[in-house]
Amino acid sequence: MDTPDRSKINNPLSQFEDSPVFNYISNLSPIEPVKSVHITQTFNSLSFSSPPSVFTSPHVNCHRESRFLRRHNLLDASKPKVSSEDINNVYSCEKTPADSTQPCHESSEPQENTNPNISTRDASIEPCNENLNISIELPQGLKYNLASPGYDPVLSADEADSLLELPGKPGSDVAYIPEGSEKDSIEGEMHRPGLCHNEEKIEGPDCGVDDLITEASELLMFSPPNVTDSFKDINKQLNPSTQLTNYRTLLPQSDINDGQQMHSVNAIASGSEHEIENHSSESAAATDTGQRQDNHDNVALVASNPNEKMDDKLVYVTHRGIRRRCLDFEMASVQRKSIDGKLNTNSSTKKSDEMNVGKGKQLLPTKHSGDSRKCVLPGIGLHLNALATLNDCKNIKIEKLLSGRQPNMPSSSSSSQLSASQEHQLSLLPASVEKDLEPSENEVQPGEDCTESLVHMAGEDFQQNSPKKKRQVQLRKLEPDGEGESCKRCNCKKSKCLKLYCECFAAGVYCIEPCSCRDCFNKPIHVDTVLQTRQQIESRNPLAFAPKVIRSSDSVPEIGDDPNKTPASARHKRGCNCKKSSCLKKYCECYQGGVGCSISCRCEGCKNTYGRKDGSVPSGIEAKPEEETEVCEKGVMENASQKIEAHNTEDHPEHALPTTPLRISRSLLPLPFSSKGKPPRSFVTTISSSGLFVSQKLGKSSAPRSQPKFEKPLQTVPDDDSPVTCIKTSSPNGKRISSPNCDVGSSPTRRGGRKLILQSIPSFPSLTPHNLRSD
DNA sequence: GAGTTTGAAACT
DNA sequence: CAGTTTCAAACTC
Repeated sequence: MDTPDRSKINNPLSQFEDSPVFNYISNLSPIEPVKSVHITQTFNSLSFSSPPSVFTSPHVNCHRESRFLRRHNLLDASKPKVSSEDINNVYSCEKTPADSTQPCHESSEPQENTNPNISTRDASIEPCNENLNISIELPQGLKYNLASPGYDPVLSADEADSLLELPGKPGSDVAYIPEGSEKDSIEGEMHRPGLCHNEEKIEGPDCGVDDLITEASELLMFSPPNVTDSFKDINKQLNPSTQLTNYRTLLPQSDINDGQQMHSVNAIASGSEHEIENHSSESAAATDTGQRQDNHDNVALVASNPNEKMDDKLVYVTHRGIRRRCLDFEMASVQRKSIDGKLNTNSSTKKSDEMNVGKGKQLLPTKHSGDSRKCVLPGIGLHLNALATLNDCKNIKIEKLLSGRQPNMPSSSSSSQLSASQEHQLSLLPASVEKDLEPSENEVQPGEDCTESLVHMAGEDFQQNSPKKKRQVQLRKLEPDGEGESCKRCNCKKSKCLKLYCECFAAGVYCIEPCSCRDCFNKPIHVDTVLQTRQQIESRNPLAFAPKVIRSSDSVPEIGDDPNKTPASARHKRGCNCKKSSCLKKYCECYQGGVGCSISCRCEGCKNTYGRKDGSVPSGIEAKPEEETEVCEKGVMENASQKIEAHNTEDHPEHALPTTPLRISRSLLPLPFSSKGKPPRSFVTTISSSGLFVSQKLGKSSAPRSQPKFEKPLQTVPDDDSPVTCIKTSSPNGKRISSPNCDVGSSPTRRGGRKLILQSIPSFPSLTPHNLRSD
């Protein structure tokens, strides 16, 4: 699909070299040397951190952390080994290798330049939030350029433009960015980790810019056809040092197209966990070659769909965790499934989904985004429940996995020895391992779920090796909320762990040793069976695997809800039906999920301490000054949010799903936001999910107005000001929703705008270089 | 650890 | 949609 583009790209590249851009690069090179050592690191970190943040702007923190983790690992291993020098050697840029960065420029000069320029501009102009916006926009353009074959040339033009503009700016700025981008692209995330940690945390705004840059750099890396060769070499060099060795090694070894390799690398670096998992899962069945092919396919997919790429990145940030979890199940199921109609949602979101799914799966193969998308949709987030809150953890885990599976692996037994299937499991493992290694970061709470789920996914073998099991168990115990569900272990005796009775199955995770189930079929070995069963269940109830509890933040943070707000704002998807427990015991799913009962509940004698069905707030938890807010919530929330939820859950259960990984991924756009800022996150997620699901579920429900509205807004959403929130507003709660998001502050509004932009991404294609050229 | 209670999931 | 059965978690002892 995309291959032709690459060829085109190559030409453009050559042109670029000749073009002013090239000159510009040459100019940059001198600058870099000055900053090279010290600056590069910082910038790199910034750049690295920023890219994710950009997409996830709202989530910035989380994403940053995740990347940070990832990169951090990478840094340790990769950086030292793969120095800029190596890169230079590999790339042997046409121009003087004054700095490592330069080489990169040569390979991907135009792109990088553009990125830096843009990023720098934006960064200088606008703080973090703005950076995010900028980053979003730019990245898209870059992505498109990269992704779309035709675009590349255009990109070059754009780049040239940007370069031209840049010149005016101080070389220092440019130099910074380029370096970071280069390193990102070349060394990949290696450098980021270390640098990012400090800088990211310290400098929020910069991060945004950096993110943009990094993304752009990534794109650039992909795009440059010439680079691929050098890249291969680089990969080889890096392999030893980098944790990504598996993928990288595969890439270099494989004769795959350069462009593809680049993508694969980027994906890896960026944390295309899906790919890994998918590969692992697939690899289990197929040989190494098969894996390679898969990788290629994935890459091809990415390349083919520029939009997707963008989505992917976004998705990565936000959804990584989810994807991974879902990987096994979803991957297979999704691919097999064909829920086209569902995907009608924004192309961007679809793309992202596709990317996630597609990458992971060979099934989807390069073919198209369309298919892959479809595939994605079908899969309902297995771990959605946990995911909503776990997003952060996910990110972290994912990043970790991506960045340093192997590095982390040490704790786990030799991963290299493991079979393909095992490898994919291992991929999962790292996350868990990481936790062990870095408990502080992940923290038991949300992250645990992810890890556990991941562990489950990883499979029995893995768990056995890791001591995590015990830990997981403990963690599960610790986790009171439904979020911990994914981590739970089952004790099924008759259901074979293939029914929702099984917590593991319901959570979308494989049973693991800790489970005391009998005749368990919920294991990697029985993937087919599991997938089929899942499909059946989903066919009956699309929301079956969706999170049961919708967190307030998820559902309707808008109101002013503080993130701290008690669960009252959250609601159970379908509501409970308790009769004897008075909703005061874990028998009650609402109570278990730490949320108050809602209108949708049919419970009797409800005494839910988190919030009663009638809206009254029990003394305990929620009774606070905020209670009013809650009361309001209950009053209003119930009316509005609950209605929304109810609609989502009941009418459009899918909407309720927001947390579901797939959905999220689908909604891609929102994810970024959702990732970190809780309020935005939940909000976003809900929206996105709703939108996504709406498409899925359209057939079923009367499709409440809200849903369609959401979708439309998302898709059509213009841009800046019409933030996602606005979209959401369409929902019954609309006002609140809109206001909160918008109100959230400049950042939120911007975010919303950004989000919208992202969502609107589909339009980006138009933005592609061509447009620029025309200009 | 065994038994009971409970309510969701599954079935009709 | 409602009623019943099945199931496994939550709970109690």
